[in-house]
Amino acid sequence: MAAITIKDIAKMCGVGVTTVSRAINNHPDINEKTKARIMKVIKENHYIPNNSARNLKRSNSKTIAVLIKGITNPFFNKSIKIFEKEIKDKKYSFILQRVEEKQDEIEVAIELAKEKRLRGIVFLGGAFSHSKEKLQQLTVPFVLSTMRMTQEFDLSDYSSVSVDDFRESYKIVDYLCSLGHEKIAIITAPMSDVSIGKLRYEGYKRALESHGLKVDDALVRIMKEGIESYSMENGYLVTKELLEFNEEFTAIYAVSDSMAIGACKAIFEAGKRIPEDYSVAGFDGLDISFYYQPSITTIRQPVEEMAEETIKILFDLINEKETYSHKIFSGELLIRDSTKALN
Amino acid sequence: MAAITIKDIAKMCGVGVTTVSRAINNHPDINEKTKARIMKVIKENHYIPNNSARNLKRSNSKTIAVLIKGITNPFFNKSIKIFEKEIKDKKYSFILQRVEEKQDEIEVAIELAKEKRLRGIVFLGGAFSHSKEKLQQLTVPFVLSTMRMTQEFDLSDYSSVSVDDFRESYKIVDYLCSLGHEKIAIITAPMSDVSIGKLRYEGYKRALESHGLKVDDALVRIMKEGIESYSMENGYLVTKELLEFNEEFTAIYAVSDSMAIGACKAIFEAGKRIPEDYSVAGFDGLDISFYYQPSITTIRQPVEEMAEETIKILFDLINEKETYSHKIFSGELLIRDSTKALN
DNA sequence: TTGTAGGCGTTATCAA
DNA sequence: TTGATAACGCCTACAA
Repeated sequence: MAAITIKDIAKMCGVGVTTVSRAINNHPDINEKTKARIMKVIKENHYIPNNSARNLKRSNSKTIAVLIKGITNPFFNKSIKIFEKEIKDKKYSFILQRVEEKQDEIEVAIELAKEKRLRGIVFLGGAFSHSKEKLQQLTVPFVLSTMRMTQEFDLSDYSSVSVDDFRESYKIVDYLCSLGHEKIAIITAPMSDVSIGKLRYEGYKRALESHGLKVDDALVRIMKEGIESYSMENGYLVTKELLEFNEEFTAIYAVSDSMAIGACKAIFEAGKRIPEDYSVAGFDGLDISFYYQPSITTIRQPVEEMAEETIKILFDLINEKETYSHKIFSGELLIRDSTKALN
Repeated sequence: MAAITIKDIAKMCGVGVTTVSRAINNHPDINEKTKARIMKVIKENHYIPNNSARNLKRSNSKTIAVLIKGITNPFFNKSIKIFEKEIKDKKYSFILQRVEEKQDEIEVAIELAKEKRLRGIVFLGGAFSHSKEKLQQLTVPFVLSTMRMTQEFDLSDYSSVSVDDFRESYKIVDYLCSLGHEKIAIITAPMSDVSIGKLRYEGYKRALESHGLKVDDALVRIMKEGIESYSMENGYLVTKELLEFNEEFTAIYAVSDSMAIGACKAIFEAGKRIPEDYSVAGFDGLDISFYYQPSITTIRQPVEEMAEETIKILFDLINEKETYSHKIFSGELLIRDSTKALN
């Protein structure tokens, strides 16, 4: 196909490549007429500049990448839209880069930063247990959105926007307790999970304790490996098992809305009602938690505000107004139809 | 930061750049020992090759891109996973590229093909009304997944994998009719939509006609602009309006499962029951249509098989075993709890 | 098995 | 306002 290059265009127009380059990139020092002529030829010949060459040469690029682990997670949908809007508003361009489950997001980030000459990075999702050393390789400003690093990192090592998963989890379990529930099952992440799964579980534990209740190991259910984590299917299978074991409980708390919905399905299939027989609570505040029947009691994370704040912090970093910043948002307990007081 | 380059590594190792390049790219003609030594230095210095430079120089790359319009559409989730798996199995690398709503996917494809030296492209989602001329610019093999081109294109111009939206839509509406429903509302795309929205509407029309029923314009509801198309929210708002208008109907068919769920919510909020008061049917076969209460009667598109076939065709194209190919899959009518016979 | 040198397509520098 | 020309970082003939 012999792709057409800037040289070809220059030749066709009888000008130098520099002039063509100027036309393409809206440089000031160029005669409007020659520019128009060049643009016309470019259009006619469907010339498209080669991005690799551009990135190679360019030092600055005004682009920001959002790295996202688990792109199919509906929780990220709204965030993505806001990131895009906010970044475009600032006249930067926006790249959405998927990170595979097993991939190391920092490595991907470093590589992409080089390739695309990034100005900033947002990390969305993922566990984020990395070596300090590797993190130092990443010389581009970045913000963790809806998560934080593990303990070993100093707060001054990074920036983040998140909710306090421990506290919010405590909040909703506390609410269940206040309804009179004493046997509250939980569907949570494996104990090896050091991030949100662990924090939400700790919140559950503490809430029970503060109501003088003991954690019953038989009611602590771990999501299945090999099945998408935090998914409806996972919640469904775990709850089904729980019901089959005939453990006694009156409420079930799933650490994600998706799992809560799976739990509901399992309960319905067992011929039981919600909330009459079992109360069900979730976490996240997905749209579907409202549309589901019954609507699901949950903790809503203020995704929109969080996404906006993420970008705000990122640009403060870029413009060197700050060196790091951590913002913690409050979740909102949405009391809906899937929970009721124990009579 | 003065990023480290292949030359630096070469110097540090006391070898030429060629040797380093060979080490990186697993070339055969290199002494194992020197290779090990080089790799060690690379590790220690955290050297990462610059992708832009690589892409610029390379002519072949063994990478395939999946372009997706509406990345937040849950319908695509499974397809993406399968694309990734199949492509990796063939030792190609996989790029997922989001296309913005207003962007022209062909243009994005052409540009990306240049930048990344793509071997093949999959288009997922989007409307696909383009000029022939532009399409010819795209010299890389491509397949449309879950959609087809508009009439003006010859079948020999492209390849595709899809269901027959008209026929499947007919199937489910025919089923509703066979249950005795005569007043069946539909929530569909604006008539300006020339792709699946139109086809599914045509199927609805034909099914009614074949049962001797007339299309009642008052029951043909168009999804709202400005709100995400085919979404739960859209189905919810449209149905709410429909109910407020007090139009008489006994069943409602939404051309996507998400809209069907929104419709259910509106019906429940109006204090009505499903399927006793209204039957509800969807389209797509999303997971949530199973988990919803009641489970939603729908047409399941065989996403997995379709995704596999997409890749199969794409590789046949790449290996020049074919010049074009169109595969049409049959949908499956899933009869569930959201529909019942009219007594 | 290794190294030298040229070129991929673009942008930036500098002189005209 | 323009145009040669030198990078950008890498790969690959070709030569050694």
